[in-house]
Amino acid sequence: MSDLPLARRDQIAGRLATGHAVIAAALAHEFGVSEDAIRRDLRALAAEGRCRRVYGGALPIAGGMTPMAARIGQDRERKLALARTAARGIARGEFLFLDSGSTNLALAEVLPDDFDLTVATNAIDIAATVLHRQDLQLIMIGGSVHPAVGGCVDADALMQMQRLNIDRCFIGACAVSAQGGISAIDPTDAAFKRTLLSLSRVSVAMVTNEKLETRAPHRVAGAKTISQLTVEHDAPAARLALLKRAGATIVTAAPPV
Amino acid sequence: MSDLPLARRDQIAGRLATGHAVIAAALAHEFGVSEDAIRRDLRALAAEGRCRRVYGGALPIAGGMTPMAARIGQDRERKLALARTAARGIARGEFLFLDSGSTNLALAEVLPDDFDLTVATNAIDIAATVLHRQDLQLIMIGGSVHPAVGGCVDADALMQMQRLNIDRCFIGACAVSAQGGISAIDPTDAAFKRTLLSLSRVSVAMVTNEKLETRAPHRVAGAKTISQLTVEHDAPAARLALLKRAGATIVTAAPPV
DNA sequence: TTGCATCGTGCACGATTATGCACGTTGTTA
DNA sequence: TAACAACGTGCATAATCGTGCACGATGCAA
Repeated sequence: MSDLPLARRDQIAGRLATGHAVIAAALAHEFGVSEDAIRRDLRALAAEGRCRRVYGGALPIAGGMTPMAARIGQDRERKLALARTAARGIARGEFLFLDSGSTNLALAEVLPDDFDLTVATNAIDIAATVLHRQDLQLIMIGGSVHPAVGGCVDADALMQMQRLNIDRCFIGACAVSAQGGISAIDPTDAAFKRTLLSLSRVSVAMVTNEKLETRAPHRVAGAKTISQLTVEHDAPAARLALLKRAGATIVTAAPPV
Repeated sequence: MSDLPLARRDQIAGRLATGHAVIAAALAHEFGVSEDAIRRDLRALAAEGRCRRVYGGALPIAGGMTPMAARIGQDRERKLALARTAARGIARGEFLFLDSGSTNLALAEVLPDDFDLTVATNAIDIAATVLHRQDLQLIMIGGSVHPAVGGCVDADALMQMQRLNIDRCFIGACAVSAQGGISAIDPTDAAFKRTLLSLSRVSVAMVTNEKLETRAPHRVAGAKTISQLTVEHDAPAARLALLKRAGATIVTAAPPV
């Protein structure tokens, strides 16, 4: 085993990537360094969006198997505000596709009334929300359901999606950065998003602050290929500048009520 | 298992998000902390709007995530009792198909734990319920969603279903009678059910009392072609006799607790 | 080689956080 | 109403955190 600092950090990242929580004190003892060094590692990994920093250690970003429903409650108001702004661009009669993701679920709750919209989705939760609306037509993309994604992203789903003529898609972004563009944690999910983008006339990605300038393993598309990045009202200006320089089109949301 | 404080809070949140109520004293014992710590967790979660605080524990938030709990409605206990009996026939490792219908939704809630089951369905709300179980694999049948059915019953759905090798299907019956057999209100829904039956090794239909000896416009199959009709504990004996004479196999459920 | 900037580390310090216990209060049940 | 369980709050304790600073190692240029 090498004692290079970066090797240790990668090892911790690997453990987190497999869904295990890590404890700072245990890592310090295991690697023979002080807890300070470990804390710095964890802070750096958290800054890259590769884990969630908590008191005593760190948790994997996907929480092991945290069901999507658990993520919905978090920051609900902010996500709704983001979604309300993103929904403004929708025109009457459009064919929408809502990708998986808790922010897109928020969007499903605030889609405009009586716009004669058709909504397609591969996410179970989003379908369940859209189903309750009488004024929306719903198309479900089936397939084997990926538990961490909460929707269908396999080859079956890709094939069904090919037949759709999508006006506007809302991409669920796991991470967004100027260099890495849009990226996703799961490889099949990333492949699904790539296909979705290629089938859509207009693409929109809603980005919460904690996803800004973070990266995930699997690249989906460059920042400039997305028609519109919707960001929160208090998004850090420095990070937005980076994205703008990379060619991204950015829309800032109204603050939450 | 990690004993990180926030990990515990996440686990509680996940349990609430899956629709389960939690009891403070039980959680304290389970996680090995005092009830004070649990109460603080629940208070924090309630402050985030992720649960509702009640005397003794906390209840899941009644928002959109439990769409069908309402539709199961007043007969909830009776349907659950029916479902519990129907679930008894399920063997480990089976591939199940749950057709649309509120009684099948009740079944989704009481599927046995850790049986290594695979569940396919064309109903959105059933999928949403199954999704929250980590021990079940879920396959979603996609297509255009029929609003009245709450699931996919079109040609697309039929094609996707053809590929499945179903051990046991649970047919949602709109009406059951000795003469008319199983029948459905919607014609495409009926066609879907016919195909489903032809693909399944074993077929089960749960029949609530108000459906016994009633008829709907579109015939699905004769009573004798269903492997098992599960009826309520207090089903009228006269009507059961008629069905038995028509060749039906009938199983009577235990009374609700 | 010398000089200097950079980086990772460990330590010290004050600040923050989680917890359990004690106390008085509120809600539930008989 | 009485008895009891659950509740919220204040407080003490211990663990953890973030930051500033000093030290040694490495890399680069003169």
